[in-house]
Amino acid sequence: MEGTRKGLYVQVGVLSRLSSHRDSVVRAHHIYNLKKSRFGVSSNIQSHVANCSSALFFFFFSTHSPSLAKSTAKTTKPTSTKTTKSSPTSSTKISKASTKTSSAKTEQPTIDTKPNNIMTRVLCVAEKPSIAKAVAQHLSGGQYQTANTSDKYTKNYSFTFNFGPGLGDSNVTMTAVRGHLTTAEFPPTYKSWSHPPPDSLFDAPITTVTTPDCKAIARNIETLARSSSVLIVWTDCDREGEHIGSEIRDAALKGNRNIQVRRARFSNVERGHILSAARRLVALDQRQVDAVAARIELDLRIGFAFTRFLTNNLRGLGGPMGELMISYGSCQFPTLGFVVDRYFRVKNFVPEAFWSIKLVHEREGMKVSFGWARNRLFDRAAVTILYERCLRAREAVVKKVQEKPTKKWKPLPLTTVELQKMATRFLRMTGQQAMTVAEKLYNKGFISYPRTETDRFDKGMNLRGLVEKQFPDGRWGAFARELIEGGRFNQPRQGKNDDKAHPPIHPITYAAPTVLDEQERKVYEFVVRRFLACCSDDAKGMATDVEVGYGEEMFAAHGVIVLERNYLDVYPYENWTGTAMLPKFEVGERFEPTEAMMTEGKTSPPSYLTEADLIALMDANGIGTDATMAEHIEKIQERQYVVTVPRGGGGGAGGAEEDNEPPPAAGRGRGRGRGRGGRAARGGRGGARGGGAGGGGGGDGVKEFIPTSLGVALIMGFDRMSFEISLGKPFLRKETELMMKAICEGRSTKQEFLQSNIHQYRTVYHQSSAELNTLKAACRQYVFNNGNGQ
DNA sequence: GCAAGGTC
Repeated sequence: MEGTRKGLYVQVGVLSRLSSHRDSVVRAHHIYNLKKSRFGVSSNIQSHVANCSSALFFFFFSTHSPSLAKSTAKTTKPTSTKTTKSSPTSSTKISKASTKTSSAKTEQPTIDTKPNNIMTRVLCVAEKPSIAKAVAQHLSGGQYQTANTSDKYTKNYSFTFNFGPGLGDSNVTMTAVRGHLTTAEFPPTYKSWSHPPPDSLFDAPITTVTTPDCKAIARNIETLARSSSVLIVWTDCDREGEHIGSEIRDAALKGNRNIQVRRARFSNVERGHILSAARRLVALDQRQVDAVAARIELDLRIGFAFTRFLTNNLRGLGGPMGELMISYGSCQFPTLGFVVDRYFRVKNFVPEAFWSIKLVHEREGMKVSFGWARNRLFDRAAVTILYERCLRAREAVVKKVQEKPTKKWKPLPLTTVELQKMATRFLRMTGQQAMTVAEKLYNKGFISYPRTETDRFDKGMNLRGLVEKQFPDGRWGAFARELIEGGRFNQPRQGKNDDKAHPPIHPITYAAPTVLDEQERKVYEFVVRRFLACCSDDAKGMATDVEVGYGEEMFAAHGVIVLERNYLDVYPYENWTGTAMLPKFEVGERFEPTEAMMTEGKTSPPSYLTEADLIALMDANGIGTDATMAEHIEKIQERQYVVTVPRGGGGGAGGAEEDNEPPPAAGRGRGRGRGRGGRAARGGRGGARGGGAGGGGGGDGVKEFIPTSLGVALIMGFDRMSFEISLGKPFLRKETELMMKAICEGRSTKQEFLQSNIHQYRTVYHQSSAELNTLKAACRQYVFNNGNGQ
């Protein structure tokens, strides 16, 4: 019963792709059958977003005079006696900057002793140095001072800025972290992999410590906080950003436990947007912080517990498994599960013969192919009878001729997932590489933030301005100009997704090809072309449908003439195929077909997953984030759970019973490397595909994923256990995701989340221990190629 | 030695 796996998951594009596959027929459909979350699946995530009442805004600083008076001595004394705590050790960098820029009104470190100081001292912290710099640039109008910190990537920018009512004129220091500041870990007493036993990690204490690499950054924030009365968090507006904000807050509170904490909400670093974010501060959203904290804790516990469990127990089997690290991760396993699932669907595919009738008629020098309305039947005798009836009729009759306008829709605005998929298809890059390059382009200011789920542009965005920036280009400049000056600009389509944090990926400024390396050029070109395509118009054409009756059977021909290519002119990644003109036919006319034949075919198996398929599956099932999906894919290769092979060149991977070639052993040669060694070892065996595809192609540079014998053993081992939820299935992670949303929306709490999830995984752990033999048997069967593993 | 999530 291999390949008949518990449960179903969201299959992306599989059905449509299979059914459109040359000669394939899908008999057993896997369909969306996601277990219902106890929290429901409401997608309304807006509610929390605006939960920071702006009314709150005035209160915090009401003790400060909102008065601007830089020079008026008569202002309220900064009642933030809070700041008076600040020690005289405050950074000299700050005082240097502030004395310079504020008419010596606020000499450091005398802020606490000079009642007349009316300049609020504000500490701003961004999620990354590039944002700190960009924001500092905008807020200061370019008038800022730069100071190095002991972290080589991070700088402190000092300037003055008027935050408007509330904060007013302020001395600002802007700095950054580099992502998360802290990491969760177990106490040293849990260091051993054997005792206390791994399941103790489900309730072991967890400590949050500053990541060693980030110590200098944390100290910088702590020090700056001492001399600041207000902290403004400038992290990305997504869940993780909110949590990073809380880490920044905690670091700042260490330096100054009375510092007031505010948050700026911004989704791009365009000047006007930043300025308005600075004047509309909100509070940190503790719910989002909690949701992420819950996720961090759960992933740590189950990742460590199951990794130790698997490694401890399976290494004992010796041989190729003797020294492996067999990790479990809440994203790794479902990702592996997708690869294994598809592998078995290919392997277990049984081709079926089918028959069909085809009609061809030549007219006006054109050969028109008519397809059978019944498409094909799996009964040869029946088709033979129908075919003979057709022939007896001799003449076909035109029943219907219809001409109607049709169009091919322009693409949706670009998301991260789509960028990765397109890059693996058209740019000869892995998703990981595409992201690295996109990140570089982003840091250089050429494109917007590349990690976004949003596929709709904000109504207020000045898209025309962005199109205009592309005028200078020799390749698409004329197209861009035509959009604006030729009046052919069209508002992009509105997708259904909005992460409320970042806009779709789009070009920010023009980058001449000479300033980019080859990889950057490819990605930048794609981003620009996609953007221009979005701002263009759908391609338009005229479709002709001709239906004819032949005997008692109906046949149809379809033709399209492209009238306006529009976006296709700038977007070579798509084409409008099937572009063919049909000769004239008139309703009622009769003709004797040039050819009428009965054809025979065989259904063919689906293909193995490409990286684009895998990313799409992960996306649809909530496995990983747009930023990490490519990493999980790398990780399961590094762990030797899967390998990639050139498309069409793949063969069976992890052993099937009848597979008498030794499987590409996990750990053979113990290579930790990147796990790709397996590829070279693979011949082009067709597994159960009955030959055919083996060996041949792979010329298009697209890779396919197949599991190793170890990968198959792990997934099958868990699948064969008696309990309902398999670790290799995406349900658990999907549920985690939904429960995080529930926390964000106030429908659940961190405590509830942890209680229920930890209980669930602990149960799975104990059941897995009880049925360890099932898992071992699967390893013997697949990895050691030892019969049925008994 | 182990996760996933940020970012460099």
